[in-house]
Amino acid sequence: MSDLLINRLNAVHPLSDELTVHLRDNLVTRELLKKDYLLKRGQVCEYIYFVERGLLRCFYEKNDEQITSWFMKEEDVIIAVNSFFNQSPSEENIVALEHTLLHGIHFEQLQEIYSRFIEFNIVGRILTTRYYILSEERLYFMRRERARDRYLYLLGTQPDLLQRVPLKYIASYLGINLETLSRIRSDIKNS
Amino acid sequence: MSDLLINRLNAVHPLSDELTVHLRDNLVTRELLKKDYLLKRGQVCEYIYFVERGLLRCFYEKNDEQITSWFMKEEDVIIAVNSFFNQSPSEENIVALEHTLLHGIHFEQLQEIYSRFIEFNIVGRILTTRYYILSEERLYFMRRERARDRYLYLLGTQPDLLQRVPLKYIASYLGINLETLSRIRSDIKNS
DNA sequence: CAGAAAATTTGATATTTATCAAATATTTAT
DNA sequence: ATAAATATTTGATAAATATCAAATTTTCTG
Repeated sequence: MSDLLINRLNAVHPLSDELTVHLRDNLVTRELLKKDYLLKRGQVCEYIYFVERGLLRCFYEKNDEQITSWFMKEEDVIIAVNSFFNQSPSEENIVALEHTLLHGIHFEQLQEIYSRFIEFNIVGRILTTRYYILSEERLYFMRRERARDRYLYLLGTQPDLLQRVPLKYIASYLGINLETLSRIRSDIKNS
Repeated sequence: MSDLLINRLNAVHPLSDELTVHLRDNLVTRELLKKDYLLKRGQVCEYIYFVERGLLRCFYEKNDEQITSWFMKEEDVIIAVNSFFNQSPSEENIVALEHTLLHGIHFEQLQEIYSRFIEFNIVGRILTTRYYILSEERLYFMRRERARDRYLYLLGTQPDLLQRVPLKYIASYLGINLETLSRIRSDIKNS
């Protein structure tokens, strides 16, 4: 059932049989319908999830508007970064944009695994590094590029998102206005 | 000599004596004068450094201008993220803004340490997590806030940088124009 | 210290992007 | 299939920020 996750972890660094069994025993599975919330602002992000299938959106609220900080889809690991690692109330909300299937593990369980199966720290380190690199890369594009180029970058790296996500969320993810994004798109079409 | 670094690592997770000795044996020390380069675009970032004292700037080039991506000072760990982790040519340059003293370890050595001293993966995981959180936090402010608020955030979180770094680098770090930053500062003064 | 270089500020103007308002198109639910 | 809700586009205008030019201040170097 959680084979995909176990496979992916194994590909990072081989897991012992004991650890594999332990993981399976401690995973919880959650299913979300479109518009269901996985996490609401103010709650502590207690679980780290792996997306087996589906798509979620992470967003903050600023005044009245929602600012999308992340999309998470199949094979992504998802957390509200600050809230999970510090076990503090989240500024972020996480909501399903599609019918979604998740496998998760509780923060405390994860800490226990890290101390009981030292080698799992290898996996943790490598996965964290990967997400760190991605975060830096996005930071780079946010700083370096104009709205149009940020859009083109997303189009180049995650074209499927543009099919699956309403433009208003794409716009706030890119840090631009819905109308501006719409104009950028029509500009690109006519060129 | 590298006591500060060893202390800081110990505070993350206690190091065995054997590992401590091994680390000391494999650390290299580098001293940079102001304007000396630690890394130039195209080179592979082969070392991960700890800043014992001093200040460095990490920047990209875009057309003719330099875009500052990061400042690193005392007690920071520094790398060109993508280049180091993937051992690929760097897009980034790293240059000293002040007289700087560094302790570093080679990528291969670090990998060897990770495999020989499994528990060091705990340290690696935790430190990577910390930098990941910081990266996400900066991303959040880059997306969420206007130029003025990004400046105020920096002023709030790293006031010393504003004393130590020329405004043009601060401006490009914040993703705004030097002149605009100057105006923001004078606005703030008169309010 | 003097001159040169670098850093910062200021002004005029252009460009980019946001905001407000509304029309049109698409999707969803009954 | 139809009405309602949601998403997208378009237009007019405003606000934020960038660009170009130059003056002023500060820092560095011989």
